[in-house]
Amino acid sequence: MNYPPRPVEATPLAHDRVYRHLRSRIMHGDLPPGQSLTLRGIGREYEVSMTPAREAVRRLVAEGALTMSSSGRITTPELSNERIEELAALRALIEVELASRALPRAHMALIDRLQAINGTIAEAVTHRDAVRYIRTNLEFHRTLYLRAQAPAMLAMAETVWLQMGPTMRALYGRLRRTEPPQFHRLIIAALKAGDEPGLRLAVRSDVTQGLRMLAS
Amino acid sequence: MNYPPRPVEATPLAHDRVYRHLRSRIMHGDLPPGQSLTLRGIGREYEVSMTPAREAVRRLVAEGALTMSSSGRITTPELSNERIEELAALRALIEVELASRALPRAHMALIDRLQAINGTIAEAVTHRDAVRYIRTNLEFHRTLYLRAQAPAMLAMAETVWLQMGPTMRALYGRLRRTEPPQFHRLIIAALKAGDEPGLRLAVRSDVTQGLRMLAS
DNA sequence: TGAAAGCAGCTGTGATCACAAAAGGGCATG
DNA sequence: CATGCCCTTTTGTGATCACAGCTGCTTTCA
Repeated sequence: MNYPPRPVEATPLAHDRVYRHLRSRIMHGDLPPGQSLTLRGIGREYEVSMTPAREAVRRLVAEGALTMSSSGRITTPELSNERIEELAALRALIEVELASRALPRAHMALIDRLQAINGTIAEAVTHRDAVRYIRTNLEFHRTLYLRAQAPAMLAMAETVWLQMGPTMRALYGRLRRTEPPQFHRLIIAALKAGDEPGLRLAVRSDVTQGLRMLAS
Repeated sequence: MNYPPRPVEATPLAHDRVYRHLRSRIMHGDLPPGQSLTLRGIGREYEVSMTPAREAVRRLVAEGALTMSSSGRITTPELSNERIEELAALRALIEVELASRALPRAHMALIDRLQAINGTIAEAVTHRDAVRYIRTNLEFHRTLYLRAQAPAMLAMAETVWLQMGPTMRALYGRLRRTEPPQFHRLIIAALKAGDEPGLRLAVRSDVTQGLRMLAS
């Protein structure tokens, strides 16, 4: 479990560096579903031997970010619709709780930052940049949830994001959209008003909207 | 992420065998919080080299079942009270949802099995057997949640159990109790009656009761 | 033209080793 | 008697290697 906010960690350890970089790429949709990876390939890319590559992969497999076939082949996961629905339900459960816990601590400075991030998301949308869209969208959520002061819950939410990463890329790539996320504005409005039921509904709507895309 | 129900898996792979056995010991409270482990020690115990031991440990660390210090020393986690509260809240969130999804599929055969398991729990309580108590208690919950047909959610719940394993042992070991869990009977009653609100309340009460022990 | 057989390359697994850093214990000193 | 220092042992890390199994392509035969 990765408990963010991580300490400063002056660890130039090879396996950790590989792990972090791969994790970021997967979470943000850099890799499509079903993409295959090899230990030697990863080692070559990061200029390390197989050992740290193996440890990084093992860790990512444990978090559901990568899949290993019975013969040990490594690929990014291809999620079934049932699995996607389940992960979205988990997002709704956990993130609604995180938002609710963040609400009493959300001051104006946080709301300003959220609005700024929302602006960046709008840019990504107009540029049809899926990776940047996913990255800034998650940054929006993470920024809010960090205020909840619940690292174990945030870690769980991030694990779900990680599992959905490659699929999100495929989904958003297929999407024709020109407007920034409407529910983010509802989230910000509810935060300003201190409206907890409204916040819960807005977060739930936002994290499950991908499902509607999928169904259509 | 470990998606139970696992396939038959005829994998005698060393690292997997070590992982599974260690995982079971940790989840069921075989190890106290703060217990230190070494790769060479694990390798000796399971008659393997350091490599599979390292992979198993890496996987368990990723799931929060073990902690690594900055220098790489391996111990079972010692949870702060805030972390325990958070994990209990996660259990409540996820397990209430799992129970709710299992309710429409819970037939009499399942309820009979749950009652049988409850009998075993009562035995463990009278014998003051903490490990057996934890094991059968989790078996009760897992048996119910398997009916929810939501492997990703169940995996999340198990990850939380895993993180709480050593602490649960310490808590229940400190507990003076002679009666079987009252909330399990409420869960069974709600299942029989098809009473969803009652089931949600009973599950929430059951998974957060450890907190009241902690506070007292 | 088609499928099946065989082969060469590649992939993950696990063992072993060298190495640096940390831990623990024993000793000497204040 | 307590405290700080040093040395020995133990620890995790990463590289390398042998090996078995799988993949995928080429070749061959019907």
